This record gives sequence, structure tokens and C-alpha cells, in this order.
Amino acid sequence: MLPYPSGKLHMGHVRNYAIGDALARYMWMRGYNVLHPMGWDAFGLPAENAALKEGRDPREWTLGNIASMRTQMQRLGLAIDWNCEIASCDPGYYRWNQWFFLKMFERGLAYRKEALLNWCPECGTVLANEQVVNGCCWRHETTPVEQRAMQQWFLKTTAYAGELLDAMQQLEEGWPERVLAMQRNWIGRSEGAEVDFAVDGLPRKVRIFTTRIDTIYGATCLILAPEHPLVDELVTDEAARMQIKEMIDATARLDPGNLEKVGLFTGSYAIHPFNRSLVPIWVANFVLMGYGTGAIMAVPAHDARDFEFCRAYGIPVVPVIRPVDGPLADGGSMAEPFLDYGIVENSGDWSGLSSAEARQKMTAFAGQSGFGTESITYRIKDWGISRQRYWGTPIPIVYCPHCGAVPVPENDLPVLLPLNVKITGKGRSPLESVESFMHVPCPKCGGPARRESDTMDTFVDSSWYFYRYCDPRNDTAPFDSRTIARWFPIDQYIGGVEHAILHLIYSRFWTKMMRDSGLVSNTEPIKRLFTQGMIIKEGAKMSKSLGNVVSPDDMIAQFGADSARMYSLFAAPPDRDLDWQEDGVSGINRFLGRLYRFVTRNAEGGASSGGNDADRQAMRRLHQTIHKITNDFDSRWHFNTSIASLMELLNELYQLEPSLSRVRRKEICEKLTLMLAPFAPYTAQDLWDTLGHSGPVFRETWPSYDAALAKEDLVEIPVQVNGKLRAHLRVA
RNA sequence: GCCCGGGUGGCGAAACUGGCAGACGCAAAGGACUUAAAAUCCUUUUCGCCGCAAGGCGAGUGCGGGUUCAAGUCCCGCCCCGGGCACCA
Repeated sequence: MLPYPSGKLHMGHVRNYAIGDALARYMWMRGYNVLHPMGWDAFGLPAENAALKEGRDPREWTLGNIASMRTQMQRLGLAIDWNCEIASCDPGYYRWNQWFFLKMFERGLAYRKEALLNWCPECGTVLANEQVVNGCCWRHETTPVEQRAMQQWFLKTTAYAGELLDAMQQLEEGWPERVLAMQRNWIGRSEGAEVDFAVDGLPRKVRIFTTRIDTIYGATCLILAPEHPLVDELVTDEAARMQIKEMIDATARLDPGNLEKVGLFTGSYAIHPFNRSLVPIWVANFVLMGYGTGAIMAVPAHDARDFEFCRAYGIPVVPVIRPVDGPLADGGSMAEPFLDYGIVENSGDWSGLSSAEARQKMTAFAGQSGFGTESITYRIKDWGISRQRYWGTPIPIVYCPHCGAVPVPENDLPVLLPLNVKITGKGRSPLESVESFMHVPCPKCGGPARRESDTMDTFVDSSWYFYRYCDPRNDTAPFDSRTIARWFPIDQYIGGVEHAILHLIYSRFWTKMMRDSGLVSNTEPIKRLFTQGMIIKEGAKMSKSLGNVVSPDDMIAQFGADSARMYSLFAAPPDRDLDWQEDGVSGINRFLGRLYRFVTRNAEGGASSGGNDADRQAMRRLHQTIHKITNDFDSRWHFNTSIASLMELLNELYQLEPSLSRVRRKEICEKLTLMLAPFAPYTAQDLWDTLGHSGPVFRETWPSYDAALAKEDLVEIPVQVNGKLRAHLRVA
């Protein structure tokens, strides 16, 4: 998976490709059948920006862009196919996005609602939560997103929240720990309980979520999020309402991390369901409507945030948990809350229990008494897929004044993007202004109706492109399930870590959705994931907005594609970030020249003149190198050391060359060329031809390792005395 | 604050299982070839000290301790850099 190049590749992409391509070529040479799609979605934002700035048709721009990328990739010598045709610009592909959308609509997994959404003023569109980074748009890292209330389409990723988390057990072997950690964090499962507090004097209840029901006797107030629906009913005073509105505005404006906690008393009380006492109901800015039930019980003695808030507002602090080996703290003099589990005190019948026992028993009691229930809460939210953009799959929905939101019948798919659309960048879907697109009869009643004008997030495309790649011309289904069963799940996926909670979560969701539709039998799309390091330039991530993108074009022009590719692998192990310096590439170029000359001048075989010491030494080094590189491919992919060992071999061959016998020379040249092939395909192919063979070198068999030939006659043993090196012994 | 990475020469880095620290490459210096340059080939190159020399001695993998015959690698306690998460109840 390539992350979003727009027209030009940069060195990060070259590195990504070089890793995947080397691996695919090696696997071919080992006799495996490898299908290697490369996916991207390059054409949404860049196409529209170009249309806006240069007055060009985004479609024409995109086609030109595909052509230019294809040229660049061909120049890089990629043996494998790529699939830009099946990105969002191809109706043959996006038709199936619409088809999936209708399936999900039927199952209630696609729905429309009004919500506060992240709006990027630069993009002129809303973004999913996953696409907001540090409060800014993921593609405009310095542009803060705004909150806007809009009607939007959502995909119900939360329906799979539990499974997205649980199925990660299958991935522990093959996925990097940091990606799993990020996903775990993002999904954010919390086990706890929901408890109802009746509002005193009103036929209303406040439902709160807590993970620490064992502390409930220490609850000294309830706190509602400012947006909580009950706030309107409880707070009638105009001044107080203004205050709450300001609270909401300030929270949206400021960095939530260091926002001062403010709140106000509603004047109402709730009835504690366990001990029937009255607890005041407050409203405060640090309680989030979007998480749990939007209301909490504040237990200042045992929660850091509640403690800070209650101390500031003079709300009593009542400790109810003591350390296992210590006394209960005094609420009045407590300097900080006690957060650990311990022994429950001052809690009626539950006093004396451990926190864990109390949680269990109090939850059960709340359930039996009808005022509470066990509850699991997730932090992940549904995926907002509506975009006010031209370039994306049209959402196949028609709005009829009589029938409401009506799905487009399957037979009428695909809903095509209209051509010659004026891009305004004004934040409304450009499709809205195309009358011929917008006006359609209602599929149900036939009366006049309007199309949905938003298009789908292009992450929809990337969520399942790799399935389509196995069966790209299918026009009766997204793909043939039997074909998929042969290839899936993907054995190895290579991409950047920046997609940890974007593409890599969406595509896991999509696979589970397809499995439940009976389309695939695998639960996970990707067995093993490799995240290559970023390319850093002068201490900063390479990105277009920073203007520090290094194009491979100059390097290819000066040194050739093989040198550029190989250097991107040689400079650092592929999983590590790489501070880009071009100086080293001349070393790779020299190496390729040396190797080329060695092979061309030794390409002619000859009659055997019997083995000699030089032959034996050369064969020994050759087989040691085969062993090392084969190991590197099979386990850790440290291609930098693979390439270094090729260099060592060649250096040694230069020394031995005058005494090598003819027959060995050719054999060595052939194996050297085969080992070069995954890294420098052009040079290797050229040499393979020179060696008198025909056909693609990567269809040849990878050289096999002979342990007997690799064995050293003499082993040098260092002798240490008290940890100091004192002598060397040579032992046969 | 919590969770991941990482810290080794002038630079990119290597050392895979605790066993010769710095492979390989860049840059630098010297030599061969050449009228000359480029290219190529061959040397040297962690630091400090001693020696005319072959060579020798000492220090050294962010810092401080520890385990071990032996630590870049394992354990304990810190420091710094990068990334992710963070009023998530």
C-alpha cells in the first residue's frame, strides 16, 4: 500500500517499493506464486486542487497523473503490476463501493444522522475522526479543524468494535506491536457499569457510565456534559445557559489537554440509588458528550479529574477505598486522590470487600434492582464517510419529498460521476450544481427527487482494493469468492505506520463486514504487516507541506534506477527511520560498476584446470553469502547487511580473481547475478543476458546454499584472559 | 503522565544466541596509472599515549550502579531524542 503520492513519487515511495519488489522477486525465485498489488488513492484532493488552481478538468488531470506515475514506476524497474485503474476514478470499481453501501444500508450498517463533524477549511470537506491529527487535518498539518453540525452518512464501525479488538490476538505474531497498541488505544474498550440516578422531583433519570462502581458511595455529585440533553431541562436561567454555551464554544476552540475545568451547579439533585442520599447535579466542561453516556458520577477521593474539580468548587471529598495495608484517608485533608484498587469502606453491606469483588457484586445488585447494568464502552466512533468533494464514489441515495432517503436500485448502479463539473472549493459538494445529475425520479414513487450530492471518503476505495485486485474485471460481483479464498488473507503487507488507525482499521472493518455478508471466509485481511520507517529530511518528516520532498528523478538521471532503489535499501534497515543524505549513493553506483565489470570480463566459461586454493576460498565466501542473504530474506529483511555482504564477496573476489580457474568464474558470476536480481533488476538482467541466458532473471531459481562448501578450514579463536583479548589461535 | 522505538567514529550504520566493538559504505588522506584531469585499482582511517620500526600500552557503545571468566547486548536506577495516546469516567 502506497500512501497517497500525488503525481510524483518521492524517496519514501521508492523505499516502500524497493522493499516489496525485492521480496516479491526473491519469492518468485524461490518458486512461490506471488500476487503483488500496489494500491493507492492519489486523486481526490490533488485533482481538485489542480482543477481549482489551474482551471483544469480534474478527470483529465487524474488521467495525466496516472500516466506520469506509471512512467516513473516503469523507470524504477518494478516487475510487478499495479492497480491505479481500480482506484476511485474507475466506475467499474466504484460501482462496487455503491453496491457495498446498499448492502450495509439494508443491514443498518450505513445510516445518516446529524452530528458535529470535523471540518477542514483547507480541504473544504468534513473528515472522519481518524483523519484528525492533533486537532488538525491529516493532510494539512497546520490547519485546525472546525466543528460543524451536518447531516452525514456513517458506516457503523462500532458494530465491530469488540471484534476489531478481540481479533487482534490473531495478529500478535505478524503485526508490529506499536500498530496493535495504537489500534487498541483507538478502539479504547472500557469495562464497567451504567447506573441510573433518578432526578429528585422530576420523572427523569441520569444514566452514568463508570469503571469503578466500587467507589459509588464516594460519589458526591453528578456531572453532565454541557451538551447533555437534560441540561436544557434542568437549567432554565438565561445567564446560566449563556455560561454553558460559552463552555461548549471554548472547548471547541481550545486545546482540550490543558483546558481549565469549569462547571456550574444546575440547582437540581439526584437520588443516589444505593444509599438514597441527595447528590447535586453539575454541568462541567471536562465531561464529554461523545464518550459513555455523557454523564458521570464524580468520586473526588478516587479520581484525579473529579478531585481537581471538586476541590476547586468546594464539593466534599469522601474516601471509600483504603489501601489493603493502610487506613482510610481523611477526605478533608487528602492532598491527592487514591486511585488504586483496595478495600471498600463506608459502603453499606459492601464494606470490607476488595474492589474487584465489590465491582462484581454491586453491578449484579444494580442489575437485580433494575437501576443499572454491566456495560462495555468503546472510544471508537462510527466512520463518517460523506465528503463534499467531486472526486469520490457518489453515494447511491435519492431524497424524495414523499419517501425520504431511498437507495438507488442495484440494477441502476453505478451512479456515475458527472463530467465537466465546476470545482469551487466553497465547501458544498460540486455535484450539487450539476442539474442533470441532481434531478432524478424517485425509485419508489417515481415523483421528482434529488440525488445525494456528497461522495464517499476515498478510504472506502482503499479498504478492499486488494480483494478486487485478484479479480479486477469481474462485472457481476465485486470479486469471485472462490478466487479470494485461494489468495487471502494477505501473507505480507508493507506500508507506512501513518495508516495504523486509518486504512488499517477501515480495511479490517471492511473484511469483517464482507465476511458477515458471506463474501469472504477470512476474518482478517492481513496476516503479517511490515511498517517501513519514514524518510526524514533535515530532522523533519518528508512532506509536501514542508517542501522538503526529495524526488528520485535526479538520482535516477544521474545514477540509474538500480542505484536509487538499492541505496534506499542500503542506507538503513527498512523498519528504521532514515535521515536522507544522498552522499552514499555513489558507493552503491561504484559497487554496481565493479560487479558489472567483474561479471562481463569473467562471463566466458572454460575448461577446468582443477581446483585450487583460490577456487575453494571463493566458493566458501560465495556460499557464506548465499546463506546470509537467504536468511535475511527469510527472517529479518535487513537488506542493508545483505547488500553489504554482496560487497564483501565482491571485494574478496577482486583479490582472488588472478588465481581463479576459468570454470569457477562463470559459476560464481551466475550466482552473484542471481543474488543481485531482487535489489538491482536492470543490472542483473543485463548481466544474465551477458552470461548467455535468455528470459527474465527473476524466473530463475534462487541459488542454494551448500554448508560443506561454506565451511572454514581453519577457525580463528580469540583467547581472552580476564576479559581482555590476549591471543589468537588457529584451529583446523 | 502512560505506551512504543532509538542513543555506537567526522557521517549512514554493523555486531542475529552474552564471546575479537566499529563489518559494509560515505567523507578524508596517501599511492599507482595518466602530459593532466576524470574514471579505475591499491593502501590508511575510533580516540589518546609510547616507539625509527615491526609493534606495544590505555580508554571507549548516553549516564550511574550490578550480574558474569566475559556486557553495545542481561538486571536495577536515571538522562536525552523521535513517534503514538492523553480530561475516555
